[in-house]
Amino acid sequence: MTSKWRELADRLAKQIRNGEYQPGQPLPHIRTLVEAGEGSKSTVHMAYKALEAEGLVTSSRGHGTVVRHRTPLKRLGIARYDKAKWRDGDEVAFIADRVASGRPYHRGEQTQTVSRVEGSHLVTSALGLPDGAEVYARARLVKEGDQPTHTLTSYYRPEHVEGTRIVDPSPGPAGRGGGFRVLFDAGYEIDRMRERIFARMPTAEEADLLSLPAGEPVVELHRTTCTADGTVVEFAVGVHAASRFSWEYDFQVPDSARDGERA
Amino acid sequence: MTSKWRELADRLAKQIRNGEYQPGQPLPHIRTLVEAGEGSKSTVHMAYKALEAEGLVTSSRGHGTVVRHRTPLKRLGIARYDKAKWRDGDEVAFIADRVASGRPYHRGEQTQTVSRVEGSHLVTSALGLPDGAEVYARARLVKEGDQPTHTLTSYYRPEHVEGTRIVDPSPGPAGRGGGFRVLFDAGYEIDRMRERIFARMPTAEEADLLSLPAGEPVVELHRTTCTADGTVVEFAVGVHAASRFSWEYDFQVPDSARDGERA
DNA sequence: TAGTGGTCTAGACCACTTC
DNA sequence: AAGTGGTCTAGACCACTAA
Repeated sequence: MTSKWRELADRLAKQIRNGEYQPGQPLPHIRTLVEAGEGSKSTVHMAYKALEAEGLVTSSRGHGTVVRHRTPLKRLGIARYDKAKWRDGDEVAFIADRVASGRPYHRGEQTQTVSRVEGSHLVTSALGLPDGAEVYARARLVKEGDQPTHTLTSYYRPEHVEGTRIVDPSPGPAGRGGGFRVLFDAGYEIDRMRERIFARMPTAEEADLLSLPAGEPVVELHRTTCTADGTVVEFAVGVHAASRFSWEYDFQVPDSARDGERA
Repeated sequence: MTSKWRELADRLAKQIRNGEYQPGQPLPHIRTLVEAGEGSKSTVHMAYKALEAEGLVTSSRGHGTVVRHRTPLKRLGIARYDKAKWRDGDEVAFIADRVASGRPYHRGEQTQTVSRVEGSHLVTSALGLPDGAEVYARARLVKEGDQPTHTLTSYYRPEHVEGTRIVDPSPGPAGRGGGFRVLFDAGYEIDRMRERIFARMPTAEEADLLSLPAGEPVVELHRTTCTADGTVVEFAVGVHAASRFSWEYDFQVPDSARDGERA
């Protein structure tokens, strides 16, 4: 026997997926369904909480419960790191990205704070430093319009960035060309990257910071960037609202019998 | 003013993150906290549901509520597709993966059903077929021990696989060497792949099939595989329990000014 | 002010597990 | 049988939004 609220939730979920309730459209009010005999207020409420946790609707006091819009996922490919963008032009990677997707750029869509902190184990080991070493942390909160979409925090070895614009970033987001340009000007041209990604539920703080609706996971991205000689010059951690992004990677099928020991 | 159950949940979450409640250890019983004055049974229950939705604990009737184990994420890199594994040896990709990570392989850890179906738009467009065309679908449910970890469904153009072992798979998972080997033997050597990944909450059916605890997201993987001449020979969709996997990609920073038009 | 969802209570009862 | 979490009710009250 499946519970009363689960049955109601499944029925409504089916109707949402069918298109009987369109995105943006309100679901029946809780009290309406109570009068319709779907159960007590708490029971119907439980069904609505479940739909919220499944990412199908959002409820808000005073308003009601509406079907969530499914914004198309923004595709993130490695082309967003194109050297031509930040080396030859003035663009910052994320702005170039914005331009490419036809969305407007507004000042204030990215906040940034730079600080010198003791690195966590994750950070120091990625940068090849001993535990407890100090690093520079450049933390950004990126928004689209007034909706936050993700955080991105870059960590640098102090000797790589001391005296550069990264440490004292007056003119906007890390200045002309962004962080990779600054490293480039300091003699560190980035050459290879490794991205590691996984998903989880947000902490309560992250849900607050990114104003995530209940039932929205986050994708955590760990990016390690190094120069041609293998020096790691940046390690970055991103926390992305899962409903906004997808990641795309193209690669050759490896063949260790032919490539030798490359993997 | 933050609600009573939220305060309780936050307090418990903090204690879990602190390590005051270790993985596998039980939280206080609901009725205990009721007697301790944390509120009514429903109130405490709400706090526990929240912790469950945040992926921190699992509750079960008859037992109690215990802190979830955080199994280390299995790292999936492109080396798992190494041609040497399936072309020269007898291994199936996922088994080789298992061996590499030191986990035992048992028969029955993968179920498989093959059928000829009308492809969804996603599938047909990936395979370069007209809408509504028929394709072969090879659906696997992969387990580790008795816990399902992910589903993976491969779609093929009928003319590529008709008459091969894929269509009539008697000896285990697609036979010696797996699907790529069968394609190889049929004259289609895979050469390039594109993977696209994103996260979302599972549907109720997926949560059931993968026996996901409440508050566990899934990662959906779309894999397009083609031969050297660009023919798409496989399109696969995977649904992975998010707490079990991470994906890793290495790549060269692109430079359109030097590479010409490659992205 | 009227209407929305959200919180909270007290208590009955159910489903499941362990002993 | 005893103890666990889960469901459900009826109703009071709160927080927020809109007209």
